[in-house]
Amino acid sequence: MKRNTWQREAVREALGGNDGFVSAQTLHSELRDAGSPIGLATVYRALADLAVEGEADSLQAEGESLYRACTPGQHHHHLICRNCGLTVEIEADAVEQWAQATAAAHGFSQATHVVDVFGLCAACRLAAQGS
Amino acid sequence: MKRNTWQREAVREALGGNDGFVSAQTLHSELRDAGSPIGLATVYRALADLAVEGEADSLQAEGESLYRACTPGQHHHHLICRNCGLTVEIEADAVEQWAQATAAAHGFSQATHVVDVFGLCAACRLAAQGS
DNA sequence: TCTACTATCGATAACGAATCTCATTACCGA
DNA sequence: TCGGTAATGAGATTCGTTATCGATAGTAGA
Ligand SMILES: [Mn+2]
Ligand SMILES: [Mn+2]
Ligand SMILES: [Zn+2]
Ligand SMILES: [Zn+2]
Repeated sequence: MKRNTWQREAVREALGGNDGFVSAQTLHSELRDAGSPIGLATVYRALADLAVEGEADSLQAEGESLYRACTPGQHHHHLICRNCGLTVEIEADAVEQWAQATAAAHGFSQATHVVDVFGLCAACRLAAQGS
Repeated sequence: MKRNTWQREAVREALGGNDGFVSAQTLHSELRDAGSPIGLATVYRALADLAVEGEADSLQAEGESLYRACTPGQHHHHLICRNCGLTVEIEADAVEQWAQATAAAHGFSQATHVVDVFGLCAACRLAAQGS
């Protein structure tokens, strides 16, 4: 049976406290700095579980997995600032349909897709100009 | 200055000999098995160079970088069979424009995107059914 | 409430992809 | 041909992630 532990809840809350995507190691550091004695392996396990349960989204960036608490149940993608990590959830039925149609057109079934948009947010663009 | 070595050419050819995406380690094994004494670090460096020069495309899958010799100069995406690796190059101006427009609509500049479609190719679907 | 079972935890070892080091090699312009 | 130096490669190293396994604690049932 699935047990409820303060560790899982701590990870869930810490994840919700971040606006953008964060790594397991970063989250572990934050929790430790806040006084929690949680272990690193537990953070990795909790994040993997949250992702499976659909409570968190994940993406690969520069060789590491990043996680973010996202709108549950709702399939969506992300617009991410590559400088500060600011993340905007985006929906696009047109892209969803395009992906399915393209797969079907080539005889592929059980299609899934990875769609992420990276850029420099307005604040970071201004900051870069100013310097 | 950029020098031409048999190692770079060997990597380029080995990459072209594969239909789908392959990892640096796999490519290195293939080269070694074929009798080449090429070093692993050299394969990594050659693939990175090919990607920068636009002669190869890369994507992240299960924690490792995969490479594939692709149509040069032409920006495109991929439809990949998650079972056999069969890859189809796909173009979609609609998706390109959607990505740019979405980024701009949220004040993001210098937008880039990651778009990959995974599925089961017709051959693999039939093979799975038959068993 | 008290037990017993066992899911979960966590310190640490292990793993693996990728990069770095640096002595050696060999490409190529002069 | 020759010299400068880009490139190579064996091995060490980095670093994110997973596996190990004894200890801990959540929870169903008595
Ligand atoms: Mn989608
Ligand atoms: Mn594109
Ligand atoms: Zn930003
Ligand atoms: Zn296939």
